[in-house]
Amino acid sequence: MTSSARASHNQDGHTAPPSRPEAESVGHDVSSGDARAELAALLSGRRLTPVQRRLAQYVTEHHGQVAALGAGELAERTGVSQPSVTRFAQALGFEGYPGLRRWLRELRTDGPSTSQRHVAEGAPEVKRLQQAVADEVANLQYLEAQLMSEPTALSRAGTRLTGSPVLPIIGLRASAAIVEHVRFFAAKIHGGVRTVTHAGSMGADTLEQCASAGATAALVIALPRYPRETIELLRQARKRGLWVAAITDTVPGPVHRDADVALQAPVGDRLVFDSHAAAALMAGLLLDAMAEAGGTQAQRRLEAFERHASEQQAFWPH
Amino acid sequence: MTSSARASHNQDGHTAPPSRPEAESVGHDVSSGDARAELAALLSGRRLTPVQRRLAQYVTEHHGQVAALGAGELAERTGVSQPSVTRFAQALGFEGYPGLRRWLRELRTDGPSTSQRHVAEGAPEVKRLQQAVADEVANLQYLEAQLMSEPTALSRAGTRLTGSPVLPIIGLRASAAIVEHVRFFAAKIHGGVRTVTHAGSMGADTLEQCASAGATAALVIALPRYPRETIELLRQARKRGLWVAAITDTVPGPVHRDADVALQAPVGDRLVFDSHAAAALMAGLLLDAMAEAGGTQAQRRLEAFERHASEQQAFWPH
DNA sequence: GCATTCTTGCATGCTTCCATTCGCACCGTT
DNA sequence: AACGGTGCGAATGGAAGCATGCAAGAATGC
Repeated sequence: MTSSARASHNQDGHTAPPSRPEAESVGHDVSSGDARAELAALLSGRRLTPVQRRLAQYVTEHHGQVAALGAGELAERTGVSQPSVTRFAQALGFEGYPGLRRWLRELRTDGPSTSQRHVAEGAPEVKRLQQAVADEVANLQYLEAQLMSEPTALSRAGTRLTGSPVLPIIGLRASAAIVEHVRFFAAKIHGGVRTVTHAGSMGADTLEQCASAGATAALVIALPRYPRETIELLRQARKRGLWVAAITDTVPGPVHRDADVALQAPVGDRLVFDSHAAAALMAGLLLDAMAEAGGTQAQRRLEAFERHASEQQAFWPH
Repeated sequence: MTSSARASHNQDGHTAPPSRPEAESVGHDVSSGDARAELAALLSGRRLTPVQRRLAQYVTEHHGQVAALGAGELAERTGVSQPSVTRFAQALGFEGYPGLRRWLRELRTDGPSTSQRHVAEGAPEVKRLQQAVADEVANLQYLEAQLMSEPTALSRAGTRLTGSPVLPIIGLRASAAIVEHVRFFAAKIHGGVRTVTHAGSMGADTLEQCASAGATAALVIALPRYPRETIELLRQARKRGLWVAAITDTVPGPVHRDADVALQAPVGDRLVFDSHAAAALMAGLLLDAMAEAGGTQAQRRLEAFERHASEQQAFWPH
């Protein structure tokens, strides 16, 4: 039974084809994008448990590497048990984990070292969108560059913002969406979040109330095209002694001069409307820094929320 | 208890550095472009037998895949015996074949663009953030893959949504920020935008009113962790005959089954809170498709807004 | 509210894969 | 021509990896 076989093809039937209609050998090289689509097709419409979902997500995001991983290693990286990995593969229709591994290996017959080679193909319309995506990728990488050049900016902002008993978050018009995003998450680790998303005297009043209530810091979202009121609110905050962090685009402007820390998040401008992917990520990084600065207290608050949520069975399958 | 206590001379727990004198401690992590050079450096100046030379050639040409291959399979593909593969790995200075495999795996830590080189340099905290950024870059590239595999999904959604006289945009909790983003911009090219960001009867009522007012399509934002109400609203919309586009994350779930078009936007989960950069970009792409579908009418509306804005000098000059 | 089903991690037996030993073939040397 | 050396593949023992039974906990349905 030992391998007297140089069997060039698997006659053992291990590579059980998934429930897809045709399982022809897709030997020709597949771009990493198609691989993900293929993978998504395999997963779609399948009933998966929460742990399996986590695995599915990891596999879709790292399908190239997973092919080189053992079941135990994959389990370790995703924080699940090794049997769960086996069951995950079986749930996808494979005989076992090795079957999934082989399938992943065949998906990427050729290593996609660089992923920007298929831009030229496709319709011009698609190409325009692809360039927009490429722009946003560059914008995200600009954030990474900031992490290197100014590694303390985020943590400083996180500490200051978390330390403020009352925390006003200011952003008008298009920036209001980011404000809403930050508000939603920041409220889980900070009890005094206030938002200012409307200009005029109402916004100024809210800010004033925050300052009177003991606020020591504020966050300003100033993405283009921000109205004068944004700057006026920023200056009002400074005048009241608030330490101000700002998320703004790269163009040097009044925000850079007036804010204590300016976090740059370039906007994508290739589409009809501005795209705020980099700002969304920067907000996420800032929230992370705030949670970090909050320490155990923030942690406890967060856990309390999780408990509350699961008690209420508020979410889908989880 | 795992029997790891055994100090067999195999498992060094770390990638065994080749015995080359110049071999740096740990191959610092090399972007995949340097992988071949790194590999060549490892092979150069080493005395190899003919069979090993054949193996070396195959490994250099397919280093990406070899990391996913077992010793037996590599032997089969190169037409040599399995022990020769082991000896080859040992000749290169590794403890055995698994050592070579691990080394190859590290070579291509992860392909896409991000300069992983500096990651090892900085503090672990910075590294964590950089990986989060890298994740989001991968998520954005996943959008690009979708553009290729499903080039019509966006335009179909844009046409349907723009064509609806009244356009409800649904998204609860964390997704409400994306809803706000879309609402802000969509209002510039569409006169009937409504938003549903709160669960309960109020949301259902709003949706009902939209349907009664002639809505033919709806947009649902369903990023994790979405509550049951999101699905209920989605189904209510479908029940009323609305055509539903959804922006959701990659994991297959009820949204994929119930929506007419599911636009996948993976969320970044390396930070304390989810990051929605990909969803923000997908929203931008969708808005673009809507503007495209709106044609001259949308264009006129947009221009009218621009005129209005500049007349009022509402914005800071860029 | 309780029973039932489901999910997940732990422990364990089994399978696969890998390293080693041995024998044979080839080659250069005496 | 004989011999020592070397390279290679076949066979085997051992180790790592993988799959399955089992129990605890959670979710769900009645």
